[in-house]
Amino acid sequence: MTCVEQDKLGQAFEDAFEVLRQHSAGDLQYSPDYKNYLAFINHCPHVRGNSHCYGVLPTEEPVCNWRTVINSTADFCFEGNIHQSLQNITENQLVQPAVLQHRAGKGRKKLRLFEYLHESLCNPEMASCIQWVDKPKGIFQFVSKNKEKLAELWGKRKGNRKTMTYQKMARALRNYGRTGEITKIRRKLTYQFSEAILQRFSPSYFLGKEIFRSQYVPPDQEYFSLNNWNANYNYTCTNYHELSELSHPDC
DNA sequence: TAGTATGGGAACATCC
DNA sequence: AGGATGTTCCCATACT
Repeated sequence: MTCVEQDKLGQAFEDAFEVLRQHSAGDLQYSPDYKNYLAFINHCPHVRGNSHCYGVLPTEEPVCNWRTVINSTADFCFEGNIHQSLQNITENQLVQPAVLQHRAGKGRKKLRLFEYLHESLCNPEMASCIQWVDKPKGIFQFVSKNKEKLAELWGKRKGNRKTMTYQKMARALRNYGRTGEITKIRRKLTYQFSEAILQRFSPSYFLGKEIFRSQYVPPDQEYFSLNNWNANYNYTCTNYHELSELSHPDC
């Protein structure tokens, strides 16, 4: 590999990790670029296994030594234009996150309320129903005017027989108090995720495992991935708009 | 005082 | 069958 090729490949790695970093920081929506870059990273066993790169996503600064990475990545098919080659990666070549395979299977677990709430908090479309008060601390608050809509969506999502109400949803939230997953704080309609839950939802937690899952994720382990988030996000948006148009045109 | 928010007991449902 | 995780109903209390 020539120096020019190394520089190009190095730039490609920089670009790939920049996209993944932006995703981990929540700056980008899930996109084909993200999938392609994920495939790109996954396509490089030396990169995946490089301990220098394991912490790249959650950190603010690039920590990879590209020369080191490139020198150990001679088996990667370099065609001159790495971005173009990325576009040629087909869907079935992408490494599907274990969570999707797991969830799609018979043994998948049900979506839990706290997952739904966190998902809604990450969804700008739901900002009229639920909002962060102090995101780093995991403190969030329901919007009084639209909290019932969020509850309705939750009930619809779960396929409940009856309409979910905020009161019933809050009852479920109070049960979280026993396990400590979510606690009520002394402020109107305000709750707080536990540290453990926040850690579970942190991008570094699932993104790291998504990329390096072959080495770090047991096949039966449940976690929340961007793919899953995106699927849920789309589902939520669809139902949210549907519900809004049908019964709550003001939301 | 009324409306809203909070809290919990208890029976029940569903899934794994 | 049994545990986990809600769901549903109901009532009491506190707050605005």
